[in-house]
Amino acid sequence: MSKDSCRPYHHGNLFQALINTALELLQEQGSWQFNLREVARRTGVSHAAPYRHFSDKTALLTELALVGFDALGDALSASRQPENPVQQQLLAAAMAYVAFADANPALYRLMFSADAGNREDVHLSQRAQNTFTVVLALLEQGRREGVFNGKRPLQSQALACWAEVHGLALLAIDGLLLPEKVGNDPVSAALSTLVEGLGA
Amino acid sequence: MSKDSCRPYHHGNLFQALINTALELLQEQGSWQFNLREVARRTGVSHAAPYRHFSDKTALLTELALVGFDALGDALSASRQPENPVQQQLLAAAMAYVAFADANPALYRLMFSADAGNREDVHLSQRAQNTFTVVLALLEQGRREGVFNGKRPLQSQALACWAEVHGLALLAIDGLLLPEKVGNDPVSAALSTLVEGLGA
DNA sequence: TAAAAATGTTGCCATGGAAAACTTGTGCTA
DNA sequence: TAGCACAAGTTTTCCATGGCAACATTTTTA
Repeated sequence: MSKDSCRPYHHGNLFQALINTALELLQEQGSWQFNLREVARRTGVSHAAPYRHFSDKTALLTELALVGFDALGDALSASRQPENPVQQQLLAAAMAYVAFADANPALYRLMFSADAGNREDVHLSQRAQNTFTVVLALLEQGRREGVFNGKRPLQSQALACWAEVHGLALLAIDGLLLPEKVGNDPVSAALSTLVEGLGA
Repeated sequence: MSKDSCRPYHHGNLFQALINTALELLQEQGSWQFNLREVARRTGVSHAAPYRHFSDKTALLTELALVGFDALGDALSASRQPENPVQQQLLAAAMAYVAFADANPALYRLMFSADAGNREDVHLSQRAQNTFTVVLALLEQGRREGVFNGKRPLQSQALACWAEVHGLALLAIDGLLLPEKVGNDPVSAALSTLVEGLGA
């Protein structure tokens, strides 16, 4: 380790540092139009340094998206309340999902964006599929308890839920949930409508 | 008008021609990462000509998005079948909606994308709001006929529908509706779940 | 029918992504 | 423990692309 007054030649953890800076920029600017040079500058390295860790900008964005899926997974886990009735659990998970998107709009958009390189890689990755798994589990539990019906295949119902929260999240991010159009608590109201369709 | 063997100096309808070319590129490349110079080249004009009609690239993208909303509106209108029961009409509209997105993935994504300049301008424009109106009208009709319940405010139910189709459309586009995960006709199955929640 | 407005063209610049060549630490091995 | 190989920075360079400016050609209108 050299004198700590001056930055060492080797950063030590540039990979992670770049990701953090990029996340900041993503949040600040509300989009991933920022340039790599700015990421480098803020991180305190030369504009070519990032290329030692990411083959190109897309690779960085892809990594951000994956980080986003991890964070979303964490948020969902954190919202679990196993002691509550299933409907309530489902609703809580959905609200947490939308809240995550609302708190990290650019990141959420990036996670499902075409620009993040090969979408399929991102989505199909295990890290991304977890969300769907959570819904499936809750629906199964609800069926076992006789609270949810079996009118449709489990997968279809899970998809209905996923699509609903995904749609709500995006509409919310895009500022399309105007109170005068959709009321004051549009998300929970819309979700309730769906959950009623699941009721036994 | 000069000799028709060679292109006239003035294009005649460059505005529209540029939009058409851009729509082609959008479809071909599956994204709006194409550059303006390519649009110009394909349209047969110089690389600066587009700036006479669009202040910048964003302006062109915004216009494309609006064209997209128009086309979506047309698709929905074309799917109307007033003679059928309301539930069926709602389902048909929803299927048409998702089908549109599926047939024009890049365009649909662009319509709701952050990159298309000021999203608010796009979404709040009359051309974009029509979609929501269609849903509202169907729900109202259903209520009048006593087929749909009034458990939730009309707007909330409309939102639930919109979010559902929007979510399904995007998941479909992103290739996330894998048959082995969500069955063979995931869209109609998911929609049915929702519509059951609306039933009186 | 000339001047003005519209619309295209060529040429230029600045930004930003990406590659190449070079430098500096780090850590292993003889 | 010298020395070498490799990892991780830096500088330099190139070039694609967005966008402006200055010029050219139609078209329109007073």
